[in-house]
Amino acid sequence: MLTEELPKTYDFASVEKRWLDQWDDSDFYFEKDSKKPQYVIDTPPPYPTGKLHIGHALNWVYMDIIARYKRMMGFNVMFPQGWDCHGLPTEVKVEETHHITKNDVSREEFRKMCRELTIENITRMRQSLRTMGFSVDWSNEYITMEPYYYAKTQLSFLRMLKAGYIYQDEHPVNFCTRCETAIAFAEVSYYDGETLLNFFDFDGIEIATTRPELLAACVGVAVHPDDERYKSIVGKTLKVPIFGHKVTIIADDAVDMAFGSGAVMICTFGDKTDVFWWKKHHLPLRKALTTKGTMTAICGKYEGMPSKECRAAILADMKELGILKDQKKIEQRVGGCWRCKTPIEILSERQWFVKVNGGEIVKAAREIKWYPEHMLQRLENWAEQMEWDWCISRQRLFATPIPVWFCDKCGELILPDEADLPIDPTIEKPKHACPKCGGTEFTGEKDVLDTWMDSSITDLHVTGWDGSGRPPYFPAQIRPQGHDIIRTWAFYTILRSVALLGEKPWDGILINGMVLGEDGFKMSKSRDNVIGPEDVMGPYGVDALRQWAAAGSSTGQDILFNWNDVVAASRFQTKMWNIVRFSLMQIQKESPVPETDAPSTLIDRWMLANLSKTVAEVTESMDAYLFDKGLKTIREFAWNIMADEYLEFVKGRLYSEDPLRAGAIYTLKTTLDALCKMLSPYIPFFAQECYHHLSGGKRIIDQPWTTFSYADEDALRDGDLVVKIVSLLRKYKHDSGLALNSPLGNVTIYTPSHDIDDSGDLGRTINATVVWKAEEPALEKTVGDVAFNKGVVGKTLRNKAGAFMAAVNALSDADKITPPKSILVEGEEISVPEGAWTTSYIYSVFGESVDVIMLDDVMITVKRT
RNA sequence: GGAUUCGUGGUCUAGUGGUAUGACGUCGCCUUCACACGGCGAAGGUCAGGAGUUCGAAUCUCCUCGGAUCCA
Repeated sequence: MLTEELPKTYDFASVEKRWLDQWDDSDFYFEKDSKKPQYVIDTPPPYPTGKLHIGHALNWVYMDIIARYKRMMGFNVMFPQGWDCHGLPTEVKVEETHHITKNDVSREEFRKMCRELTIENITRMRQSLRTMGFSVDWSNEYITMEPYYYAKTQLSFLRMLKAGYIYQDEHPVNFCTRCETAIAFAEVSYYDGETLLNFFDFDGIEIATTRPELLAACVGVAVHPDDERYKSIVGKTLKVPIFGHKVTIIADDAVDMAFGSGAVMICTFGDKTDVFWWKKHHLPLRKALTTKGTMTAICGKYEGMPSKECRAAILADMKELGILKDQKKIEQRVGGCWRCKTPIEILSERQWFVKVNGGEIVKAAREIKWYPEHMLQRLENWAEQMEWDWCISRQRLFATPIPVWFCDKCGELILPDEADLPIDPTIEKPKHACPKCGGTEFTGEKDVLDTWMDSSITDLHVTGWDGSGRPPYFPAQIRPQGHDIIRTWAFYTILRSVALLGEKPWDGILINGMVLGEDGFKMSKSRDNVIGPEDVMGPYGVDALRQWAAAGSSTGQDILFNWNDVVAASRFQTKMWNIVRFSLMQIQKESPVPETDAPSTLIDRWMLANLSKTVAEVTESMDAYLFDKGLKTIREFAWNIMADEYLEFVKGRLYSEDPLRAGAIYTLKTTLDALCKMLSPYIPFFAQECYHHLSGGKRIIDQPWTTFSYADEDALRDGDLVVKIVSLLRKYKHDSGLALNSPLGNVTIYTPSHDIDDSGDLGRTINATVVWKAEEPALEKTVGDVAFNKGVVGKTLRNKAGAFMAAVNALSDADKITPPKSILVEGEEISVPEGAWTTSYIYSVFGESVDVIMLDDVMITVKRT
């Protein structure tokens, strides 16, 4: 115990800074050869944008609460920090800041620029995580763009390739024919344009199209199944004008009957819908465009023409044939290359795929414990409706290279030795000649891997996977993540863990909700509803932000950002601070602090029994990751039970020289000790500050979780009664226009069922002379209402419950007081279940000038002076 | 269009079969002795709407309406 008095107000800024400086990274290291049980967290590696948003804060608060709690519970905790580096936004940012396009510099140069930007961003975000005091294990930090990590990505690729999980195939991609590169959806920018909708005769059916140049690529005609105009011809074959190949009419309810003629031609590929129909109806592939945007050989006489020229030529030919019926100007949104505005084409290109075996993934997912449970359903639904495999190749630069070559002579796929990883096949060459044809010239794969290929092995990385069998710490204990990426990150991680190790990746998965703005919508710049962690931490501190995250909503629910909750959190800290301050002042007067574990006064016993219940409930909540429930239980206990009730009860004793003062001191000290420990995972700075003063300078992070346990049913029951009586007397004073602390005169409390001794606490609290009498008051007593215990009555009597209750109400007063063994209900003799009802009494007073307050069978009389 | 989820006093929120939780706000009273970022008291909800199951539904089932998120 430190003897200086606590400052009057809690200054979060100085406290948070002080303890941050005194915690060392090594305090949170995972111990490699520890005998403690392990608790490994498969942390989400954020994308290094340079800035932490409030969703990160929520996610990390959950993890930090778990990490701190598990350490106190004696686990060897690994709370690593990863960074998921590869991705398009970094490439775009580099192009912007250096005023280049990625083709202006060499592949190596460009990758280097991306690395540099990423390192800068990581440095900034790392600092934010440190400021927020997360107990991250920095000795287990990982960065996916570093060779030690992406070597593992490449190794996992090779292993899955060899195991038959990975294959190459053609697949439609967005393509810029000017830049001659595939681009991602994120790289497509949309703008409004105007184009001609051409109506022409397609073997007797009128078709409207904006892309007549793709006629050679036509693979079908689609109509709506409910369209009366076409119902009869679904399934028939049509001959494509000019080109002459045959296509089938299919029905699909995605067709817009009101657009054009209601019949649409499907080409490979005019737009995204074409790709959708092509896949859904298993249509053939006809490529009409080359990667340079000119027509292919299937276009016959149009071969070699740029598409624009071809469009004009085909329209002219249609006119000549007399099949072009009409042309209408329409507005459309055109997708273009974000860089050069060239309209994007959808081309089918060779891609790499991972086979998706939904059943295998669902089986593993079901062996994982999901918090909350219903989130498993999202993964199940996704896996079951999975129609195609996972495309893992990207035509970009800043990503993990696909580690293969092709033999120039025979086309054989050449793999590197695992020992040589990581490699960049565009720079390095195979060590051996082609095993098939002996060729010595090779071309490296230019495609790189989808970033999910990096991040779907975070679990393998942190558990120590290096390809040589089962990793030492596998499986991890928990995967914390948002529900928005169940279909990606969780799904892919399970897929990869099953493919590479044949087992589930983690024991449990904890899903957090999305943070929404105060208006209930997802935070976005355009809605102007964005709140950053720093906006909260500045005025209210880290601990208040943490309380908001922990208690803003129940685990897994989306959480609205809400200033009210932050303010409430901050007020709780103020209240808690004053509780500690007051208690310490009292404890300091008592020297030495009594060493007893047998409190004697009723209210002390009541307090400790409540503390014991609180500890049990909070521990249970922590184990089930119900952070909101745990924190609310603590707050409720500290504010209501401890401050409003217990402290008010013992103030009188504390200010006196009463020898029973020692019991209150012991109770206060015990309670504060447990409260600090329970609060420390939630608000570590605040808890540390309090514990520092309480313990004489110890660190809360070195303490085990509280195991305080004290059962005392009698004290709980009688203490609750005393609390209720105080409440009634306060109301009585209020209703009588008396101040709360004004003297009340003589109060007599009749408790017929048993004797209560409150050691004078009640009298001191309400400023009255209190006499307890374990007897019936000498007043007239009549039977009042019957209160049924519906849980008992309903369960036992089922559909006779209603009639039973009516029969009981009709009983004589004597029977209501002492229930008979059985009663007659609708002509049937029914035995009365134990505890079916309780009877209340009405007392009437004659002659005496006292006020009477009733509480069940307890009567309080007040004789004012 | 599909999937998931939610709809609880003015606002936000807990509650998954037994008389509706808490916070903020509102109204009234109360300041020597931890805290006015406080205490005490009060008002305010037919738990979106409808139907069903049940002795009993905010809670389970179905439908309708509305919002959100993810996917197409």
